[in-house]
Amino acid sequence: MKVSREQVALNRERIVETAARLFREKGYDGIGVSDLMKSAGLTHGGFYGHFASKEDLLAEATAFALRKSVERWEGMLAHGADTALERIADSYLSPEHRDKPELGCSVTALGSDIARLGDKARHALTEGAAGQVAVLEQLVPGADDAEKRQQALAAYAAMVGAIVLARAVDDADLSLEILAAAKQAIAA
Amino acid sequence: MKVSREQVALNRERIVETAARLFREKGYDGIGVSDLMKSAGLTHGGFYGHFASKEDLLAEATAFALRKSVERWEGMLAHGADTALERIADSYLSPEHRDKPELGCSVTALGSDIARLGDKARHALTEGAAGQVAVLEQLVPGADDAEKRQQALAAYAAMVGAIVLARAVDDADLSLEILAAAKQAIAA
DNA sequence: ATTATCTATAGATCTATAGATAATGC
DNA sequence: ATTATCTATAGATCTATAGATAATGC
Repeated sequence: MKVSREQVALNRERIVETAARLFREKGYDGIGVSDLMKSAGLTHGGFYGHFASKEDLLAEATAFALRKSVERWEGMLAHGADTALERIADSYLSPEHRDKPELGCSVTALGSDIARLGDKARHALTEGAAGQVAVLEQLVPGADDAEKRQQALAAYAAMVGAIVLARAVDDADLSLEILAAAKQAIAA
Repeated sequence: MKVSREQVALNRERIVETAARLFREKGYDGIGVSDLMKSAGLTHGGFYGHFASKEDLLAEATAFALRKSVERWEGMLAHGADTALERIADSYLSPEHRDKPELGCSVTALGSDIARLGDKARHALTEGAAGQVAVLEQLVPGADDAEKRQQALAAYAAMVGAIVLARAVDDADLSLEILAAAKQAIAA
């Protein structure tokens, strides 16, 4: 059952991508190694040839997912700096993002899980968050760099909190109201 | 081993209070019914005499914890409306709140867990969040009620997101920077 | 007599490991 | 010959239930 080195690399990537999706969707404890490997088209015994532990996979999956999020924001920045803040806020604070955690921001889907878990996952989240904030710093208003930094951090916190809240409340109107209020505060 | 009706009520309360603390500290999946009952000074077999399921206890514990949070904010409001917003933001966005999730806001500790769980816990969170926002509406600036409502929701989202982020990042300086930036944005 | 809590356990998970298998790559 | 993945399983959980026990409250 040995496969080519090329296939090994592809299998590893598929495990990471599958994990990035399933952890965000179901939470770290919501999906087991066995089901995760089945979703990636492999059996669970092979897992430990690729990763030392489930927590190590969480760290890689979080790094992968947040790298993609940062790249998306950088693409939006490159597409036109004058409207980028509004487009970023619009997509982040959309009902689509709220309803698809498996494709969304890892901070909102896994933030409180990762705060309790190992150093590797926390570090991956930190790098990702720093990357998102770096994009926002180039877009928010502010008299100087320090003010832009403060504005960017506050805007990021508001976006993260708005999605966490909009997902958790059971009132559809309130959920939309939260998204709209955060958008108004960031990109009026 | 039967106890008095009074004692039964006290035992139930102690289970709820213990759960409120332990769920916030360790997450819903981070503590089992057995260890939870042991912390409350009882054996795990007795649990199902008090609650139909672990998820039902989460709902009660979340309602309890958020009721206390809302009461604390209402107390701060009663103590003087002119400085209440600053005092609320100060305590919510403090390193103490960040470092003591077991005593802090349930939305930041359990928000993403509860978003994936049953209706009862989501409803308890919704009621609690609505209560917090109702206090903020009386304190934020705004030309009319609609603007105050929007400001209150945005401020609440920023506070929630700031605590989630400040707990998750592994960079102590960045963590403090996030708390300070959110505070600046809400109560400058 | 009733019932709150206890001990004990069923049945279903979970992470991680051991050893077998079979295809790659020297 | 090496090694990536497979099957099988160890050992430790977890939620929930069954039946025993012993103190309350009619």
